[in-house]
Amino acid sequence: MAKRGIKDVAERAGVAVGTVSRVLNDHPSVTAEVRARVKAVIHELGYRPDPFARSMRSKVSRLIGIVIPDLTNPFFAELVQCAERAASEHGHNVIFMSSFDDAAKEADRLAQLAGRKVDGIIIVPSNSPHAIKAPKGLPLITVDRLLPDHPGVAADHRAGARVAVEYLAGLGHRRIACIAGPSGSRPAEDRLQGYLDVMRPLRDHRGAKVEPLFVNAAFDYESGRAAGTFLLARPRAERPTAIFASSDQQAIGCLRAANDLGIPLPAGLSIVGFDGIPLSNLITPRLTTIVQPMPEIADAAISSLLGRRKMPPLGKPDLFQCELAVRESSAEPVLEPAAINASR
Amino acid sequence: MAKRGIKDVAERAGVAVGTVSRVLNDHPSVTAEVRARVKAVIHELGYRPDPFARSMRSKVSRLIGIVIPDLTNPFFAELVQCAERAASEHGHNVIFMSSFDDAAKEADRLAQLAGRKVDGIIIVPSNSPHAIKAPKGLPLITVDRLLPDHPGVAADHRAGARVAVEYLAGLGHRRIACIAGPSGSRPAEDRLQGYLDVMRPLRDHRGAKVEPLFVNAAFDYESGRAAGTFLLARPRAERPTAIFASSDQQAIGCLRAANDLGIPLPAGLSIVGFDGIPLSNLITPRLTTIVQPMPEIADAAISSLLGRRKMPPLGKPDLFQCELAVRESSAEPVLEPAAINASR
DNA sequence: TGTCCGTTTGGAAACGGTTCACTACTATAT
DNA sequence: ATATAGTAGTGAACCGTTTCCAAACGGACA
Repeated sequence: MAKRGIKDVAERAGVAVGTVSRVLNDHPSVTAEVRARVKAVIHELGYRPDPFARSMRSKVSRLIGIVIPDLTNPFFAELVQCAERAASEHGHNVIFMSSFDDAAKEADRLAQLAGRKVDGIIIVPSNSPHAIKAPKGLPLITVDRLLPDHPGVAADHRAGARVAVEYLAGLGHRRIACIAGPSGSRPAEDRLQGYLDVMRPLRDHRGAKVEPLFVNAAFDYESGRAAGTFLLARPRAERPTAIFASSDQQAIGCLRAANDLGIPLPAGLSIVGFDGIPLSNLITPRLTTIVQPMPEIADAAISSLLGRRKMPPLGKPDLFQCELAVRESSAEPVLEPAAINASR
Repeated sequence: MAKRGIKDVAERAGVAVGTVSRVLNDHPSVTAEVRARVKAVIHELGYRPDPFARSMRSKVSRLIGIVIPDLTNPFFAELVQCAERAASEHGHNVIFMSSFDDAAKEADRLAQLAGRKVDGIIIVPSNSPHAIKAPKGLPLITVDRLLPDHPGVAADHRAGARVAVEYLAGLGHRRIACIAGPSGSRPAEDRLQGYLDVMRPLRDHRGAKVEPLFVNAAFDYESGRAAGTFLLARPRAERPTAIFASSDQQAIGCLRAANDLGIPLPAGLSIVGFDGIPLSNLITPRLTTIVQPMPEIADAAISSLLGRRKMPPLGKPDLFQCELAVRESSAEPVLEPAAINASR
């Protein structure tokens, strides 16, 4: 039961090592009969090819590198989890690295991955403005935070935002505010555009234009709370009846703000988030949100890297449609436009 | 600028490949002069040794495997992030895998890691009762969820729980309830024991024993909310004035329950959580909690695996002390024991 | 001066696979 | 029947290191 090598298998099966190698790699020119015999021996001996020896010659590592800014962000955590699952399904393993949103660390990680000769790299770029230095010759794909000069895959943030706001408008809301993401962030800008797309043509019950109202805030919980407090701190008649937040964390913070102001949900205020992180379905009230198809996004990224799907061109990233999950944080406004009219 | 190998370096430096290898590995028997010359050439050529060729011969991969049940659990996400940082500081990279809390998947992942010839494995075992099949000869260490027949490193849950409950008792609380973790979970049992350790000798202002009160619940948010609702649904005079939750997620859920019942925090109820996840410091009120020294825990796990720290013996795991972070969710009870007495 | 010993270096084997040029054999076309 | 093409399988070279053994060298000691 010593260490078994390919030549033990070859010997036991009565074939040459080259043949065993071809069986291992599903090379076509092996008789079904021989293939079966070899496989039997492999199984019998519990033989496992040494990945290092294998990679050394073939230049294929079956390793994917993934670099994200911060794993404590639940959205990225979900991404990593999905990517690992997808890679696993394609027979690959994942080397995980965190860049801590620091450009220097990011560059270092990238260099390490290149040195490891991974088959591809998935990266959520750090927020610093610099262009990432991709080791050339190595497939690299950006996810979520798209970069102009690299292929990327992401949710269609703009369309997703439209769905959210259309839903709120369809419910009868007209004073719909938006907690936008940090300016400068591509996903944030896209979501804001989606919001504006819907708001611009919108008319109230008297046919008057409605004013878009948005405030920029970081994607996190606390910023969402602050933004929510700001938006809701106005007389009831002017106060938004619905808020579209650019992230679930913001939405949850905003929800908290509403709570603190004594605004009942969803009667007094509807809130819709974005991302679909697990927590969004655990809080009370359960958050209506736009869920990003993370498994599909991750799978597309992996498939592209492995050449099993065409790599998206530089200008046009691979976009995935989001889905609206209607839950408990949204409802029709208590005072419908008609009612408001009547009460004058 | 073609691919550079060790022999290009050797040639350019006028030495044998073996010598270059020795320089690379800091082998002592190389003259300072030769070493310097070789290093200069290495730098000049931008040479990077191929990790595969290196690993094949030396049997050292500089790779650490980490297997956790579920990355969407923020506690595990933090663990992974810390472990990656620690591994990185030791010149290692991390292969991340998720077991989805499934014993079969877990076994498969472990086998894959063994096949990859990682230098060590960090695992948070799935909750299934089975013993994990560790590839023998491969250093493996369990974290958080300790297993009897494997070395482990974790926070001292019992002592941490004691600190939390002592803190509440010191504040003057006597009706202190506990949301225990799921029975069967080692960390949960330990935390409950810590709670009981403090409660048993506790006496109220009249010198009477106080009754421990606890309810088992899963570690997640929703379970915490349910448990909180249960504990708080009793007449004010009997209602706990403080609750020690076994996880931050439970605590946050419980906080929500208190909110729904109109109990003001921290005036009407003090809540202390456990874990110190990032979210605990973002919510309102900021959660008083027991923070696990995750960086230290992760570093200990990595160091043990790499033999740079003695591996903890099977029976006695490596325990780390937690720290109490006093924040906004806890305060003295409004009616102190003396006051209650006086008002009779 | 010669011997012995320790240190530094050179050269080649080894690691465990993949790949490639080539042979042996079969089936098909001429 | 013979040339031809195609397929299965062989065996050795090769990938880029580490490691081992022996050789070269230099100093200490007799």
